Amino acid sequence: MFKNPKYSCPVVRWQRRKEARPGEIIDAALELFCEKGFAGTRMDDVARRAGVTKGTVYLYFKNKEALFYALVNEMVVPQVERAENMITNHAGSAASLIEVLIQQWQQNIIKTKLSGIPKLIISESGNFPELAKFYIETVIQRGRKMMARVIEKGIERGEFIKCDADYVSRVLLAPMVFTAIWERSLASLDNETYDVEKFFKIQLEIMLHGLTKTN
Amino acid sequence: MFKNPKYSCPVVRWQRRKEARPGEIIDAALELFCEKGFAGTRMDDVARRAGVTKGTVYLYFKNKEALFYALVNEMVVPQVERAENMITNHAGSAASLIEVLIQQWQQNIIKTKLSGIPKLIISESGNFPELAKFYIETVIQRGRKMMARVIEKGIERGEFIKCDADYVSRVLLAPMVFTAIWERSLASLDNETYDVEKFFKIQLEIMLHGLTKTN
Amino acid sequence: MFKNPKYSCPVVRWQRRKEARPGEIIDAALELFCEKGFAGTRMDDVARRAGVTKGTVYLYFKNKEALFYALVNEMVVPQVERAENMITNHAGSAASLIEVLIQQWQQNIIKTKLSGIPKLIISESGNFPELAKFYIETVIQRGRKMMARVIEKGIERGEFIKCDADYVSRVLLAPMVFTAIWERSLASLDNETYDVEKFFKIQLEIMLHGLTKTN
Amino acid sequence: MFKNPKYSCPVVRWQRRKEARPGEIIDAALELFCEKGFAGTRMDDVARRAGVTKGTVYLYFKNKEALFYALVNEMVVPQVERAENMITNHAGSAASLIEVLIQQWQQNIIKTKLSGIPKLIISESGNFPELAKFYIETVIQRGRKMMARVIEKGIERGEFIKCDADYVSRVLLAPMVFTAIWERSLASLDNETYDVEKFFKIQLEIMLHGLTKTN
DNA sequence: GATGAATGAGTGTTCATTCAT
DNA sequence: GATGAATGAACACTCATTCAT
Repeated sequence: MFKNPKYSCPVVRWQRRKEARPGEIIDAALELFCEKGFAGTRMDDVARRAGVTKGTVYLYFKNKEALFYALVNEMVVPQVERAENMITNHAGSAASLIEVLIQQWQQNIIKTKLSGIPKLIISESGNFPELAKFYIETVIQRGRKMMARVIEKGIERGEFIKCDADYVSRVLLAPMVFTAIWERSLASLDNETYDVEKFFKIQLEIMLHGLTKTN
Repeated sequence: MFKNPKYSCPVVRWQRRKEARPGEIIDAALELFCEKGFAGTRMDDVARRAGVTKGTVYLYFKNKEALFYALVNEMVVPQVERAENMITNHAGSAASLIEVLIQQWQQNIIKTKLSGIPKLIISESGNFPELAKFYIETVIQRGRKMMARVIEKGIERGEFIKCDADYVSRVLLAPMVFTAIWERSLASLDNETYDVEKFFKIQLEIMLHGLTKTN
Repeated sequence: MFKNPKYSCPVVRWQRRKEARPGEIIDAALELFCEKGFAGTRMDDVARRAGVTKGTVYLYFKNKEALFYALVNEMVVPQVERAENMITNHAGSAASLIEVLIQQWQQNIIKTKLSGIPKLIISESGNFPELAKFYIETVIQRGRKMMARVIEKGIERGEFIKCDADYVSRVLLAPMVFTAIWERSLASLDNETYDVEKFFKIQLEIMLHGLTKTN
Repeated sequence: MFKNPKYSCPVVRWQRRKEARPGEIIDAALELFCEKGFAGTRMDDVARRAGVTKGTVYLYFKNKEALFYALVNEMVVPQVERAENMITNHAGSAASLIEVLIQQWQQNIIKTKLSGIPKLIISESGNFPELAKFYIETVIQRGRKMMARVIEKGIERGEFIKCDADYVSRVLLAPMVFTAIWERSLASLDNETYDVEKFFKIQLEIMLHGLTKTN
């Protein structure tokens, strides 16, 4: 039944979507690279997940490596800028700013597919050192500087004890980044219950308590 | 590779074979898998770095996957046991025990090739979920429990404030594991100076200060 | 491509289409096929050199093969007819006719893009035997016959020694065709100076001297 | 019948023939490149004709291009040297030397698979100009010089009329090279009978007659 | 008619694995 | 036990061809 040719190929074979394609392909690539690694991901898979065929991917990206680079560029730069704006515009205590930063990290990174980026960069750093360097300079060092400035502000304002702002920022950021990595790798395989929000709440308490002057 | 789910948990996970050879091959594989990823590492490279030829690797390991499983098993189990012994035998404050644990972590994991394991497991978790589960149960959950017991002991002894020992252990462990991953991935590419010992010293100060009762 | 024998002699060999476009496309194809070979030439390149887009080429030619067939047909037939007319209308000695033929060959073949055809046919004879046969029958055999008739005329008129006109025509034609091939392949890569006109002048001298009766 | 496992896989699946392989592969490649062109030849075909699988070809040659280069090198250099030796050692008239050279050309080039080389180089000159240059310098220019020396010797000895030895050598060589190309391309498709030996006999007669002093 | 986005079959190359030596 | 030549399945990438616009 339904052999009527009109219905045997019901919709169009494909559609022209020049504008939307690159973004869809990048999304697919991020998911797959993060899941299976760069080498373990087949271009065919990227294409299929993006709803196109292999050839189409090559219309928009010169090769697999270029796709990887484009992905990191596209995904990473806007986030850094958003975070920097937030810090500049914040009025209030350093402690409250740290709290907001952690909340935003949960909201905009951990809960979105962006959390795949740190895991991906780390996993592929050995094969793509140049890209990793780009990420370090564009994201990590700038992130560290942002956090360090917040710490320094807290020290100046008398909120925090005197300390090495750079290292303290590293101590603050480590669990944040680690959580992103964890969520994209082992979280779903761990049978012990665990709540990200609670984790960050407790991290915040301990760290702020640890940094706060006890007079 | 590894699309077929039945390969993610092979029947015979690993086998120990004769004398020294397997150890040398495993060492070579750990380094290379960690550097280039599982898929990105060629059996030829493993063999060459181990000082044998490709065929020899197959004398000791059924295939690439078995080599990976053997590697994780071989490397991971002894460490967990050593750590558990240490905790059981420790006499002293909880704070001092945490300090010792962090020192040992630096000494025996971060500074050795063992620090490659966490990065490797995380990177390959998508392709080897069964192995990742094994690691979670054998290492991570047990590690978390150890650390939680120390926290609880500190609470009982009146050293620490009342808190959720499980989540606090996670907050304590996150920077430790993150550092292992960092050292095996981006550390060598980051031009900003950074001293691991100082990092752990400051982490310890903040965390212990954050956990300690202020009377 | 072209493994299946049924494609070596397609049903519809070529079709003429509208106005100027096909000519421009054929010109572009001749240059590129001759330069890079049939398989090495991309339809995209043909289109671009003809100043159109890829789709347009397919408006005028069913496929790449049809373009090749059309090209040979279009380029080859008029030349043969022109040469035959010239011979029929020539009044004078056989020697002078040979001289004119060589001059015309230089003028109308060697110096124009038509010299690409022999190289192209020879290069692709393995992949397009049917087309090669068409060329042999339409051009080569007729060319040989023309030249043989001239030789015979020379023998009859007492200009030339008795000889096998067919083979002598081959000996006369070989350097002519070779020169066309040479100019379209290695000439531009050879750093030794060389003048085509002088080559033909000397060829003519030797050959005519070799054919002329010494009384 | 014959389901006895002993007989189901009667001989060895493959044999180690490290020494013989490269030569066999080069032979297969020469035939196929010459027949179908470089781009039109599949590595799979080369392998099959050489009696191995594709992977084996890559054990001995880095890639398709390297195979092409190796082929030309291997095939071409020994021939040039042999020809030069012959000329140096020849005692006798220039005419007889030319006769011997043409005979050798028939014997060692035209009748063997070596005759494929000129056609191949010419066909691929557009895609491999560097290789073509190598061939021009190593084979063609040296060949031309050899022939020119013979002509000069003939002039000195009073056998030949005064002439430009370089151009005359070109006129002599053109039909020889053309015949090699012809035999490897259109000869088998031409239904007109034709005998290579007779062609060269007549070429020799005409040319020598054309060059010889008539006193 | 003309375009160029999209397709998908085809090919060069790699590499885990096998097995004759 | 050890080797490394040989295999063959897998995958990145290309390009002739189609067809929605």
